Amino acid sequence: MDDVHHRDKAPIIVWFRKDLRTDDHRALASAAETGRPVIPLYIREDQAEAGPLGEAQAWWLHHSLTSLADRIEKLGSHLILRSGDAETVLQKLVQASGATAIFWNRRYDPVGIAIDKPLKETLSSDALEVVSFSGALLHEPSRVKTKTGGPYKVYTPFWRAVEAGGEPPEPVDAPKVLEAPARFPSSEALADWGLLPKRDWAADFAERWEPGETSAREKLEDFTESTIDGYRASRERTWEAGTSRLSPHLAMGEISPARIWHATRGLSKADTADVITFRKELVWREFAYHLLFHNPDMPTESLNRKYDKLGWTKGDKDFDRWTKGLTGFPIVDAGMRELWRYGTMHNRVRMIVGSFLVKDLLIDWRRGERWFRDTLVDADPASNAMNWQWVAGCGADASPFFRVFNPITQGEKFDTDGLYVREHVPELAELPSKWIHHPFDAPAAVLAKAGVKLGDTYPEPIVDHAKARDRALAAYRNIKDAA
DNA sequence: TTTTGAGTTGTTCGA
DNA sequence: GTCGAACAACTCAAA
Repeated sequence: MDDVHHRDKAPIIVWFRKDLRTDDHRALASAAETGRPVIPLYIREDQAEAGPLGEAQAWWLHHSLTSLADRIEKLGSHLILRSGDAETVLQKLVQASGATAIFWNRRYDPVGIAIDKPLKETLSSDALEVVSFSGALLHEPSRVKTKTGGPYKVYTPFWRAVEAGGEPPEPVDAPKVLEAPARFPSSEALADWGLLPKRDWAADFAERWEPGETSAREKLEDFTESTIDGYRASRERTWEAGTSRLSPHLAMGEISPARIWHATRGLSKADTADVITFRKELVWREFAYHLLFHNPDMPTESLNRKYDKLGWTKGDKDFDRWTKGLTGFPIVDAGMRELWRYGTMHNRVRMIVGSFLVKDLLIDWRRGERWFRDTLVDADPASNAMNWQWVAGCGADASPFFRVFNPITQGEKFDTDGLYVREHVPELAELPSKWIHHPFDAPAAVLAKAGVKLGDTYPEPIVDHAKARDRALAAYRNIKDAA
């Protein structure tokens, strides 16, 4: 066997990260196309995130990797698992396998960029080809620019620019088959990684979620076929499954945004308000990465620094009650308990609990951001940071300071009959709808009949909302004057 | 350079 | 019950 021939048949390592799919995976598709053996690899990196991977998402990752390994097996190859520092792992694997190329899809969070950029330089040589591909976003972040060449800070013009910029690239199908190398390098065992929680607090996650790209594609199909009809209104109804529920799949890269985008484009109803509203949501994710790309410290620093002077309270006790869903405001508690139990929260309720933490309790948005990162299965460094900054008023295109959500009004508006509260706060289930969002105002007889003892079976409210609102407005006015 | 119009998701108050 | 205005400027993006 001569050298050239040998090189032609040398394996390609395809390094999977938060792109745990075979569909629309350019690195994998390009590797498969060469006809050379493919070694699919996942590295449990020492530090690939801003902070450790949240526990809820660790649960998801475990199942997602299981699902990906299955798919790859069916294609004729075998997913290799390794842990450690990416460079060391890759160097070793190149040596052990005789691979002459490494392919991966780019990531756009600051920690990922800080790892990948120098890595590409270090690894690339005459003997080793390192190629990166797009696919995590609809468009490369550097592609969307204002007329003066800068990044956008306001969503609407960003959306218009995305619309005017033409369609994102068509997704590429999963390879039909992967060539196996003569010998697979050794793999660690997923079970040894300890991604599943020791205590089985995630038992209920499986009721709501099925990680993996097969499930993601099914969800997309169901959604575009039926749920999307009426989406503009139904996505606001907390008691209904009116949203796509694709976010955790997107967060782990089990489905690509381009796949979703083009699925909505291909519909006969592609230009209805419902479908456009949904595509806008997809572009919000894009906008979050655009912001993060241009403001790498967005997860930890207020984009508008003057908000650091706001004098956030530490509020440890309040924070603790917020995380446990024991604030005494039913819609807030329902949301926080949904989050704990299912690793998710209805989008509308995320705003309500966020506003409550930041404005009613005056607690630093970063604490909320961290809690969400640890408990959400769809935790995403870009979206999470952007949205917390939005609600706190310090971010891009932020919520105006005087916009303080009223947890009672919001409950009545978006959980009209209290079905959402009844599901997640069962001790209030027997209350009539009239009182379910403010049991503290209910007549004693009504509470007694529903078996509710305030301060006993369900907490008294931890703040007086009207007073808390005034306090927040004063604090926000203050920094305006200070600045 | 200056100007202009606009900006995810709300609430309260008074007529 | 319903409706419009006030809430507070400020900054962004494009012309």
